[in-house]
Amino acid sequence: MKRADNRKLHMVGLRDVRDINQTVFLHLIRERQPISRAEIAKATGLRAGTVSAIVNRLIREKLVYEGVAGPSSGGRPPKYLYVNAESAYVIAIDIGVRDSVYAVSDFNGRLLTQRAMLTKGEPEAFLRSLAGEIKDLIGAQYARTRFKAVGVSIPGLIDRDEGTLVISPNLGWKDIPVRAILEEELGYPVYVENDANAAAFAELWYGPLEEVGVRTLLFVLVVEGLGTGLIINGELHVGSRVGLGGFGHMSLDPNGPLCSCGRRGCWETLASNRATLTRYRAVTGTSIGSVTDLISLAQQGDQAALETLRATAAYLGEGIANLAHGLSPETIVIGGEIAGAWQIIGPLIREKVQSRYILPSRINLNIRPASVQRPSLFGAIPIALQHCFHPAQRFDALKRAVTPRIKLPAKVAGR
Amino acid sequence: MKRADNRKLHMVGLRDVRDINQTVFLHLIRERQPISRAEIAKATGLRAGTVSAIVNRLIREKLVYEGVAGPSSGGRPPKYLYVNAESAYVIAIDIGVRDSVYAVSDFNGRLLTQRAMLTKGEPEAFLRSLAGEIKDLIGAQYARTRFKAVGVSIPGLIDRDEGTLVISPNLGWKDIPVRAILEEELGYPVYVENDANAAAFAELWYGPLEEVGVRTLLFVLVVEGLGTGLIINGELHVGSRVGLGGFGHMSLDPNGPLCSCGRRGCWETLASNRATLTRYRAVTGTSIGSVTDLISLAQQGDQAALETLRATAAYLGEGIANLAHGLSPETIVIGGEIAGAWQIIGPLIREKVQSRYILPSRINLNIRPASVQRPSLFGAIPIALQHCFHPAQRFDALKRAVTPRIKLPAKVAGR
DNA sequence: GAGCTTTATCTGCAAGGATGATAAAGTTCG
DNA sequence: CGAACTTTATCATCCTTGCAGATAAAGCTC
Repeated sequence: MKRADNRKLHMVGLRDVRDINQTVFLHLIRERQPISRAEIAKATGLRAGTVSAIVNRLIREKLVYEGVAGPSSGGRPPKYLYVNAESAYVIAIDIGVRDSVYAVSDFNGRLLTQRAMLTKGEPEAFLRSLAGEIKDLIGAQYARTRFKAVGVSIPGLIDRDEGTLVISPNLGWKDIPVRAILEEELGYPVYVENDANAAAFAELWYGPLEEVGVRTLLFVLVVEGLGTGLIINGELHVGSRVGLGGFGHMSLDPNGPLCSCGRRGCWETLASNRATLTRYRAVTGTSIGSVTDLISLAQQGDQAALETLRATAAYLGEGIANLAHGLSPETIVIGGEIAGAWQIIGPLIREKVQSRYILPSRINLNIRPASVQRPSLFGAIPIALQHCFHPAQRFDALKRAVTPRIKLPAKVAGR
Repeated sequence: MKRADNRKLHMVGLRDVRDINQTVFLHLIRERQPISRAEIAKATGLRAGTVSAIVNRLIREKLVYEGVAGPSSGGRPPKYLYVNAESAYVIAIDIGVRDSVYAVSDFNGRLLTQRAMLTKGEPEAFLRSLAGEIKDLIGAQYARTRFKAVGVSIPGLIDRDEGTLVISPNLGWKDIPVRAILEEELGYPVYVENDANAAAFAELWYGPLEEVGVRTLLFVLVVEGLGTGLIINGELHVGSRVGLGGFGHMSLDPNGPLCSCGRRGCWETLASNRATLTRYRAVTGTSIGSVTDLISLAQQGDQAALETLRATAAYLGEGIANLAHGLSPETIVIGGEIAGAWQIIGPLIREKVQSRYILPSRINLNIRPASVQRPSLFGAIPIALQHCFHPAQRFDALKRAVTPRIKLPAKVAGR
């Protein structure tokens, strides 16, 4: 059925050149605004005339506007360019096990409004009430605003093409047509993504400037469960259409605790918030509400709390060591409440990873806590925004077209 | 030091359009030769005139030639096009722990000559004697041939930029400037790659035609050690410059056997050929030379051998289950001698993976043995050939240029 | 204020693919 | 046999892209 002959190849044309360069410009301007045409020319290597042409096209399309003139550096002063933040707005939704957050972001990816509500009730009813709140917010504050898209991040297995949540053990949801529901309610295109993936995306867009060149990043999101998001070559790794569960169910110990997936010793059963709190309760006999509370206790000198966090850090380190060696990312980011205890867990995680690495000296692995407070929410913004730009998809088409294939001769020469 | 301002952006121009389309054509012709201009037009969606222009350019550059006219399908008969196999030759070298193989391949990626020699002696001396044999072969059979590149696949950690083998525990080599040595001896550009990565590449290029659309593939190479190669989006995942060790040192059991890396229960200590043979010896008290021999024994009804293979299959399945869930590749390929026992190990591996997967029904995961006998050798061919085509690199440049970045506001709104 | 630098624009050019007409070489069928 | 139709490949023309070099605008320096 999947015949080679039926595959449509996507070729490249002048329009692609224009679109790609235009998008590069847009991102460049957004990244370094304010910026002058001359600076763009220097950064891109394009001729000044070409730069003007492209910039003026962007201005004509109202994606960019010309601000005041900047200070002269010994010659004609530059005219500063800015991304027109009002040219596109998106809605970001982060559905968590306890609470869900929705937010409005402008074209610059900046959060304008952010509100939370408890996650409760039947999935569909909850989503509709969430949409209702969003519609209220829009009516009250953004009546004249045109939204381009909605980005949703959810803990669980996502069918990206359909925009449905296939299953989420932690939410207790199954087969929820998230996109269908929200598109019906809101009337904007909805893009659904796994929370850890969104979080990884957030680091890519909002992460520290020193990491501008980073192309490969692993995000470890520690919440009720434990998820991982993987950025490879500056792109979210999504694997096959359905199925990217992340490394939460990587088994680290065949004799470990039983996991909801039926196996033993999954990473999630050892290092998630639930595992951490359970472990604390097992040791002390007292229940505690959240990992944030546990961190407070540890910082106040509670030895049991401290040891519990240290144990979690060790398990995190174990799993990260496996992945660090296997994927060799440039950066590993840990997010979730536990990242608030970085002074405690950071060194332990690093130590674990270093002890496993064969060549710690030559490998430049950066391990750090997340740079935003709720990465899965911040990630939902680029999830929505990226769909305002087509070229990413076009790149994919190009790459697909170039994968070669060699027919093997009937007999293979033995050795 | 890594300032954003210093990053040179790579823009797109007319030349890129031409190069990319030309390369797409070349691959298309190679994949489906013989093919007519009209068929190319249908496959690409380009106009007949455009197709002619590009094809004639390729013919002028001697990369393609026009063969005899094909059979008419009711009108003017097509002129068949073929890739000029003689337009480029490459040398492939696969350095193994026991033996090493070198081969000559034409531009179609077809093996023309293949020879083996034992891997022994000091690394540098061995590489020079290997180069000497290759030079002899060239002198005898390919005196008039122009080679474009040399691809080398080695088990171990590679510094791709330098072309050096950083370390190979299994070979017992360390800090060997493979590229420098071979380029000095042979005079052609040398590209060095990890053996499992090369093997993954081999599946991408030589794999079954049904998998033409496959973009994500995991190769598990079981030799003395155990390595993994990962293809993501049709591209080899190489991670940071130095460091991709693969998942061989993923720990599956904190109480497992001690590994050379200092940890316990690494996948390699459980499922590699060495582990398998050690396990057989531990059970039976008798030593055996190779896994191939072990498979023969099992097929002859030796219960101990059969059980040994089954145990290895279970461990392979364990590791693969971890990775399948975390990376969600479309295809997982297992290579090495043990793949010869696919009837025995295949079902067991599948079972292990299925039992771990939360949703086996909806996930379309293809697990199969390697489609070539020595995948690391076959992989060395595309390693060399791919450098004859620039666009892959250019795509990378494009993507890098488009990665956006948002400056965070000073204060992040709490929730 | 002359000369220089920096910034932005303008005008013509080369090269890519798109388009539609045309030629070439068969098949089909009355 | 030959007119009509198909399939395949080419040609001349057009639009768009980025490129190049000249030119204009606006400030600094001495």
